[in-house]
Amino acid sequence: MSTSYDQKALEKKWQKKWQEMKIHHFDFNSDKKPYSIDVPPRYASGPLHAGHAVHYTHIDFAARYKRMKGYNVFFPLCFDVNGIPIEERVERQLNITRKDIDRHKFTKLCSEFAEENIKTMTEQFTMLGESMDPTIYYQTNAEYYRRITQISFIELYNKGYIYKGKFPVNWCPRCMTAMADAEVTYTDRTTKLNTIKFYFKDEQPEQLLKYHSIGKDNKGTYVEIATTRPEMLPSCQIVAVHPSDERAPWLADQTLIVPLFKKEVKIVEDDAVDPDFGSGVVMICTIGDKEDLNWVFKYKLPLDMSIDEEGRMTEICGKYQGMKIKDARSSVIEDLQKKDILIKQDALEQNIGVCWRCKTPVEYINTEQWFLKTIPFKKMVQNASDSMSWYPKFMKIRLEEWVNSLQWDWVISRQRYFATPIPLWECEKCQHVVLAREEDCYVDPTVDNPPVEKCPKCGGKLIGCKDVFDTWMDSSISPLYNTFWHRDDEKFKKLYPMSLRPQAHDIIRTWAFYTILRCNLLTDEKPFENIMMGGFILSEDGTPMHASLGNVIDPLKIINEYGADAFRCYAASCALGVDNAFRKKDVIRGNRLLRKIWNVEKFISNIIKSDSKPEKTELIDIDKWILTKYSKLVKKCTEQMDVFDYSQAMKEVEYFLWHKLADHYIEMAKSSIYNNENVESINYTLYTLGLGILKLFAPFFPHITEELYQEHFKQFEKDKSIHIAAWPREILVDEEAENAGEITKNYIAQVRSIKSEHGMALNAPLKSYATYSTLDKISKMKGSSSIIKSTLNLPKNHKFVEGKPEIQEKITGIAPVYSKIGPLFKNESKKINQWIKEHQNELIKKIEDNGDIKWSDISPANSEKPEEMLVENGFIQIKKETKVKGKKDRSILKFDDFYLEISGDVIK
RNA sequence: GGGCUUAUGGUCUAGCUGGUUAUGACGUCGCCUUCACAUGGCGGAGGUCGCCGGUUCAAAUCCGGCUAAGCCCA
Repeated sequence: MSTSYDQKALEKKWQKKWQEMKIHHFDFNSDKKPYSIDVPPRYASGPLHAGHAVHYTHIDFAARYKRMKGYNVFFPLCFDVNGIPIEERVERQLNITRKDIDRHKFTKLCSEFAEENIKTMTEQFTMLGESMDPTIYYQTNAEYYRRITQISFIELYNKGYIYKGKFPVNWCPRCMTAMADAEVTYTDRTTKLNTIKFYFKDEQPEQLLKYHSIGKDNKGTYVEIATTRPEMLPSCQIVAVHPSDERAPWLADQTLIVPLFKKEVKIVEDDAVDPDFGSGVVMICTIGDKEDLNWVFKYKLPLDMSIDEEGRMTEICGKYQGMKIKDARSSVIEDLQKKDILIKQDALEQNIGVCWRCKTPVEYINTEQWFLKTIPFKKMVQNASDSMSWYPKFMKIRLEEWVNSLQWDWVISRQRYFATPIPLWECEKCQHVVLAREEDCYVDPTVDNPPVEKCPKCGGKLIGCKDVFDTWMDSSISPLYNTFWHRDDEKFKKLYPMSLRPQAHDIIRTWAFYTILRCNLLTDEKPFENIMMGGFILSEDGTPMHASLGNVIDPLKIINEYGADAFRCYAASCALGVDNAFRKKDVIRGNRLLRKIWNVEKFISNIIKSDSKPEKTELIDIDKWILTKYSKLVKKCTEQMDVFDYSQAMKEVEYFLWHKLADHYIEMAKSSIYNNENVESINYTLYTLGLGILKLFAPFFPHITEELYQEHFKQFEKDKSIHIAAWPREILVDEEAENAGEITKNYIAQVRSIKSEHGMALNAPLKSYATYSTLDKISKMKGSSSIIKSTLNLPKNHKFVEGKPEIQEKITGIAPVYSKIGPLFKNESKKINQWIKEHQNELIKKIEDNGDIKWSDISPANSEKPEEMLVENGFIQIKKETKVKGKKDRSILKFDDFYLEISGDVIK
């Protein structure tokens, strides 16, 4: 082994070797218990950023840990390749729209674009040391995957859960296409805010006129309403006013007449109204903007549309029917003016949604869409979610809130190209639906023939469905695809439900919800047992990473500078479920930790100069101590790994390695070894700890742990890789030895820091004579006395004496112990504590005279409390000051309960 | 507007089934080349635990309200 730690070279080496060794492959023939991970298929629209890298690294921790726990881990490499973002990237890259070229040419371009990204990301996963299994690879746009999407749709259709209905969507009247929210961009423009008169249907009392924006003319009493879209008057459905508005009690439930169209609309009270906008009274139309869509859901308004697909006024618009939006608006305004209904026009700055391509303002129009029933299955989803374990727990509430607030079934169709085709044909004449046969899937109805030639109902021509699925239709069956649903019943039985769904919390309402919904509908069972929610990774200043902000962190840059294992240290430091800013210093911390691991392991292997595996033997006290500490570490770390608490688990191991093993145990052990004492016990202990620590670190730092394992331990161990070696177990819990070791460790640490304070090396000789302490401490240290002497380089004849040296001790103060006195005296405690403080001197004297005090010495506590020794039983704490009555040329140092007698010229 | 989360020294973080002296790391300051590691060791300074109120003998911890930030939704 090279003595220096060449991180880059060894990471590359092991990434290559692991692929050859195939240690990450799922074994279909194994009888080990499977642990299956429903990996989020990475979306193929671009390379990984640091946030993705952290998420997948977390999942890799779980996979590697479970492998070491003896599971047959199912951890597929997979990518999500359908949908709008990829279409958009391609359109922007080539500066075309998908309608400019042939549909199938376009999807081919999308595929090619995605394949490039998949190549890059696969490379990135490897460089991060992720142990995904390429033998169970999938991507969601492949025919083998889309086939399962289509079959699942057909089954849902046959169960009666699919129907066709109307739904308003973003629409560009110029491009004549539906648009995803992501395709809508926003722009500022100046428009006119028109204030117009809405007359009351019923006669109104005169008092009403005292309020603002309410008037009366020869046609009656009216309310002023401001709108930027007067052409939408025909689809006005309600009028709203804020409940705290002084006019609200008068206006609520009144009926108004929509000007020009004579339509009657009710006035409602609603908090969402901005009382300062316009006249404080607003009209709600179907559908002017996204805000109106909320009103539609809330008040279940009819979806009467005043604008059609071409941006022309519809049949409900009377004489304006057929006009373009702009013309209709000026025409309506003109008519309003003529009839003296328009009061004023004000300029208004507004921010409107426009088509990203042609900048035409986006409209909402009604479209025919396919729906999957979701509202009837709320309870089913809740029950399934209740039966799963959520990490962190509170994330479940988010799903519950979402499910409870659902008002609408799921719109599963999209007017898009690059996605799974909806496998059905419709009769031109009677709209009868002909589904694809399951055995024919995958099908593309835009090119493939239907299973029957003509409509079986009326003999009409069958037209292939041009719509495709929402991409969540693909990704929400990942547990079904992974477990071979409808591909291999035996495997399905073995693997379903999956063990773990890892994902980010922003897609609870989509990926998690749709998966639970759909898998339950198809299998009557939950899709996974556990669900783990990663947090968000923010850029270093705490803002979210966005390409547009230019603050995206490239994980490869970090890896090139510090190495993958160091990056993984940062990943491990991110707590589950909460947002974490990227912290370079945690990468640097990782770098230092790795070097420490390297040095410790190298040192251990140098000490154990043995040709055979050190066997268990009679153990000395400090070995029992460190092995007990280690066993407790294993227990705690295992518990934390089991609940995916990686940041804590790594911290525990790190602390043990650095501040127990390296700082204390090794310091003790090496002096003993140099003196050729206790060699067998220490060798065994060092071997056990060296290997154990490597294993505990292995899920986090796969490369360095593998290298060190191969170099130092492989020759004595049977496993060909540390990553398939068994996770460590507790080996020894000896509370007494632990306690004794702790005393020894603290004693050494204290003397060591005294040496350091006086500029002495730890192993510099100290001219000392004896250590004094209580019987308890001295007896516990005796077993380690030779270790202590060799570690601190004390003279051979240094004594450990029970008792005190010749010194004077003076009690300088006493203090009540609140946690003891509080529960005993409750309300009285304050008085007692106060009294004790005020009568310190008196009490100190009593303690000095009698050795202790009793409750009867404390006058407010005169009650019937049992007579007990207060100092001895911990009710009172005493502070002492030591005055050294030194022997000639000797001084006494005091720390904790120890007195160290040393030569006077050692420390001045 | 709703739901969830978070708020602890300059920065990050532990503690949060209540116990009075709040953990660790980074940074900072001082000391030490010490034979695995100066990418190390020892020590110091630095916090009224977001704000207000309540429960309690006792609150970083429990309860209520507020403020700010993040995510999701409307």
